[in-house]
Amino acid sequence: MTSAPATHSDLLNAIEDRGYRITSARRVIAGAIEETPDGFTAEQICGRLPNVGRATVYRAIKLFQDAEVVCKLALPDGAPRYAVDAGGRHHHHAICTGCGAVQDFRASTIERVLRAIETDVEGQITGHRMEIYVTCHACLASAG
Amino acid sequence: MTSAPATHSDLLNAIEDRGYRITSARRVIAGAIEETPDGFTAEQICGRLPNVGRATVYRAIKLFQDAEVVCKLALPDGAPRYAVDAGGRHHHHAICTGCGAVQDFRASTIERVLRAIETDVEGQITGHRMEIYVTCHACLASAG
DNA sequence: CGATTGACGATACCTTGTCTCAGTAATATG
DNA sequence: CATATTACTGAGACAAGGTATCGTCAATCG
Repeated sequence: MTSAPATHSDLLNAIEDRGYRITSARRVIAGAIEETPDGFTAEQICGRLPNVGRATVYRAIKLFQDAEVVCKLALPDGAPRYAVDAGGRHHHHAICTGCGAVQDFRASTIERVLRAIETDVEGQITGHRMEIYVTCHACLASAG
Repeated sequence: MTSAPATHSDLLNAIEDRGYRITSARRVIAGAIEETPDGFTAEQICGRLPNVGRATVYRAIKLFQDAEVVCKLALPDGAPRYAVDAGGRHHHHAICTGCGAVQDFRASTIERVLRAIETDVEGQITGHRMEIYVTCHACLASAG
């Protein structure tokens, strides 16, 4: 197989830009991630790629996180879930508790609120975490 | 020991009100929790109470959570941390990443923002999570 | 004072990750 | 292209946080 083009996915590009190697393991992991439309768990990816080591999957996901193309979020019970992050700009996520679908949204209002809160809070704000839990249209319909 | 008064702590009252028994294990766990001024971890409590089983500590903490007198939060790296929740009313937490101190605050602004966001988000909002990370005055001073 | 049922403690197990380490593949260099 | 370098890999051990099981024990009710 003489293959194949240097046409990497966004995920691969992101880590390549940061100086990491493009390997076959990373290729298939990126592929598997990109096939999940609505967020994924690490173990899902591991399960789907029995020929890739678990540690490698976790390592790759962490690279994608560092490169800000994947972002880790938490379900209401704290269970971790990952989602591909397109834009790059700071934003938050609305997660459907029914199906796990993740919806980005950038509410500038929130940033403004945070700035306002700064005066209510003792000390200096260094960061925040925010997730909104929803029941998406599809789940509303099917539960309906 | 003919003891002892029915004067329970708020934590104990909360679970008693929900029909759970007041036991000696729960008494000492509640006591240990109430001695932590600024949030605690489950393992901290376990460590401080070597005569109480780990499972029992976790079970008690979960009861307190269900009774809404203790609330579980997450540090920036996702590490779990618990804090006593006084009011009962819905509120959020500002957590000092230096010392773990937890500060409640009820920003009605945030609730208003959430209601506004409802229109931006596909589906029906069912809940949210929000944590603000700060460096508290004490940590600012000692770091400064 | 029993009887009943919830709670206990020990321990095994699960999940989500990380670390180690020997072997391997991707890149750089001659 | 051969080879040296270095990053990456996979297996598996380990860690943290938490839950399930199970035989025993003790709160509470009558």
